Amino acid sequence: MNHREGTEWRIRTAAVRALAKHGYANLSIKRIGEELGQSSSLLYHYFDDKDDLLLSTLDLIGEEFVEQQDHDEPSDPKADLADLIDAFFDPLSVAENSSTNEGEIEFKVVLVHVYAELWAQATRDERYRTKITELENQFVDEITQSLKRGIEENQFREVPPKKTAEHMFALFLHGLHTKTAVDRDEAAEMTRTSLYRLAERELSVDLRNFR
Amino acid sequence: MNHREGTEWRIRTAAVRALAKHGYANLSIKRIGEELGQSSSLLYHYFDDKDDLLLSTLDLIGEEFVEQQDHDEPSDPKADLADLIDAFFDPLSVAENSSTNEGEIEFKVVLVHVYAELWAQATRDERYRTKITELENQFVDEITQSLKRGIEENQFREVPPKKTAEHMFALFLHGLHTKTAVDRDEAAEMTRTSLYRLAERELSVDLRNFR
Amino acid sequence: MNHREGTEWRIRTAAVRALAKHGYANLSIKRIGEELGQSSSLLYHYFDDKDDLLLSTLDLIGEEFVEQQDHDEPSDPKADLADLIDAFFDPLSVAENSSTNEGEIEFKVVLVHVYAELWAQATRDERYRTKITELENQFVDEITQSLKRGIEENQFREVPPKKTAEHMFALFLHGLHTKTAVDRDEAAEMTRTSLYRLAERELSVDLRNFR
Amino acid sequence: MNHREGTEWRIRTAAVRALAKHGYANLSIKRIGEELGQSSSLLYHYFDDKDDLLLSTLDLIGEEFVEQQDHDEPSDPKADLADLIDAFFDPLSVAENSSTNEGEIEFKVVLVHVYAELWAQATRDERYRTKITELENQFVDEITQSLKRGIEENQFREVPPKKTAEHMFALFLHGLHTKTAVDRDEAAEMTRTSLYRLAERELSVDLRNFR
DNA sequence: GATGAATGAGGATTCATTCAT
DNA sequence: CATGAATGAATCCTCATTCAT
Repeated sequence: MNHREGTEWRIRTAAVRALAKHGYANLSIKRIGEELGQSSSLLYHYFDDKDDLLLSTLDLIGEEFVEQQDHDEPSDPKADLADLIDAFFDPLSVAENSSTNEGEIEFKVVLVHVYAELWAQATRDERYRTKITELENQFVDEITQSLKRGIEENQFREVPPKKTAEHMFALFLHGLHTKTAVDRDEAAEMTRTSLYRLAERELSVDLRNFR
Repeated sequence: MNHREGTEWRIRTAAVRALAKHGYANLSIKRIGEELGQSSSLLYHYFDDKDDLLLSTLDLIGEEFVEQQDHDEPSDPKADLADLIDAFFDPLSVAENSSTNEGEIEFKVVLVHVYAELWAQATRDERYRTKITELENQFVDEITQSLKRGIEENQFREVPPKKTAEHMFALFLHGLHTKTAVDRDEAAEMTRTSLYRLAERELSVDLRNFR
Repeated sequence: MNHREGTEWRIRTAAVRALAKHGYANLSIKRIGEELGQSSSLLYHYFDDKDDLLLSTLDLIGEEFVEQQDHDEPSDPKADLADLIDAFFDPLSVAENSSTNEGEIEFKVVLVHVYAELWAQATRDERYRTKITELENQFVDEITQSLKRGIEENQFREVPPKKTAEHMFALFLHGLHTKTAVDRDEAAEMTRTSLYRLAERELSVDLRNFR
Repeated sequence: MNHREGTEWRIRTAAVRALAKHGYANLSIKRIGEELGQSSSLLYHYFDDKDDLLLSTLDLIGEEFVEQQDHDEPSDPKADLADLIDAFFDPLSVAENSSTNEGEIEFKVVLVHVYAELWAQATRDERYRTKITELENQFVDEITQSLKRGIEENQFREVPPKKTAEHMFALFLHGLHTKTAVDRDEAAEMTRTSLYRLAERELSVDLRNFR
């Protein structure tokens, strides 16, 4: 991916890290500059203003999480679902486990934090709302597709795919928020369990094997 | 309730409204003063600083939502569950319906926003985290109790009550966040549906009647 | 004049001095603070922003120059005209002469500078234009009234009063600008001469006596 | 004129346009670059700094207005005076009339604005003052010469030429400033009338015919 | 109990300018 | 010749907070 270089990209990732570190409410241009290791005025060469930069940061999430799934080759819907769950929860639990691809995974963790952070802004800022909505729709679609294929191939029980996808996404999101926001360390694991139980009951599928 | 008066209470509710209106990131002492209709320096007589005031704001939520449930008289677990769901979603949909107790309900809506707003701060501020966790535990306990009673009285199927309560709370929270943060108006309704479906499948109970 | 006290007035006069000292283009909030001898953030308690303050500064000129003329008692039109000319040029030549009322006159000098300074802003800023126009109309009216009375009392020849007043004002203004802006020290005196010559030719009046 | 080409000249004219558009107080190197359509750092190849460029801008005015008058062939003093008046006021009223030489005249209008703009700087900056003074002297001389010739040839009444020229220039300048700065559209026309009346009374000449 | 005056630190952003290419 | 990267100082303004009254 050749877009992963150049000053603009460096600024964007610095913003992501600063956002994860300080939170939206305490994020200042100066801190982004510190994270970048350069003058904070530099970023005005590449972005209109703070929000422009932060907004552009959300695109990274789409690129990293959603678009990474490629649909060229036919794949196992069960495996897809299990992968999706792992993709979501691995970065969250990486702090403790931390095995391979250090930088890579760490960056994903950070992105998840960014998502949680900017999501709160969607309440009052139209631009954030639009982008977040778009992102969530992408994600729900991803799940919906997997469910549909699984149903077609008779691997899953016949459930309303969109509704079920949204239910699953609700659990994902709650896991994310709980993990990042609240004093319950077992939260991620609990959410994963909720998802497995849901898959078992509603889809009659055991995803545990794919872990 | 005699704690619902006096300057301190007026400041607290002004803070709640200001928080709902501007969001944590854009909340300033000055704006709270404006919402209060008095000098912003007044609040330093009653609170140590901004965070002290904001933190105390979270207590209002506990008082309004959780404590309102009284357990003196034995009640129908089904009805309890249905009430809980309504209590949570009514304020969110009140903008359209708006029937009775104007001020009262409006204040609840606002409280829900405040919760969503401060919740994001829990990530980085110990004090917020503690208080939010406490609040969420209260709420999950509430649900857990209802479930336990329902199971004892053979009204619900035998499920792990704590886990199920947490699953339900996850849906609650997701509904809340989605409704306040994202461009999907049908979100609250969808979450309500998810909860009913969950009750049906897991508890073998139809809560729709109690609406 | 009891409005000549209080913090607001102190800020306004500090702005006037800073404006005279540095010019509009080089005037910063910081410099106003320095001139005031207090924190520059203080002025935001009294004015919306920099322009609000600067605009309010123009009112001082109206108060000092135009309103000082009182029309209660009947007066000699010739003397009025001579006074007007003196009022305008004295502050300009005070740097050299400087006799009485030190502070008073000095403040007038400064006000004249302010006028010249902000006048340039009228080109691009509606608000400045409105206020400057208003001020100039006031001044031209003042002259027009004197001329009318002089004509009625057969002291002046019968000339179109408004047009003549505007011609005189043009000379005033040019004198002011030349004196403040250009390297010709005799400018003010020259303009005064122009005015006397104009009065002689057009009004058939010798104002020199009244000096 | 071969100096009307090359990058240096393009930069200078861009500065002139930017100055007319934004005013000295709001003029930035960046905006000059935008007006130029090239990188703003380019101008550091041709000028020492911002002031150097702006100062050099004043030379354009001399070139355009004063030097355009050629004295090789003997000419009618009346016509000269009428031409001078037209040269000054045509660019100002061009917005409405706009007939020939579009670009040419437009550029003159802009130059007049620039003059008014930089003139204000003369108050505090020696370098501006020197250049402006020089320019004004040039202009007054121009008028003085015409008057002298007119007197010698018995076309004008015998008046002190220098003083009269300065009086006329005062009116010119006032017309310019009033037109550009204040809300009186009839200002230019009024000043023209003042000049005609002055010519009539003092020089016993009717310039109206030459229009 | 309540206010308005006052402040210093920090907010985002723009500035003129330099430099390597 | 021309540019884009980069920067530190300066811009206006808002912030939370203190204090005398």
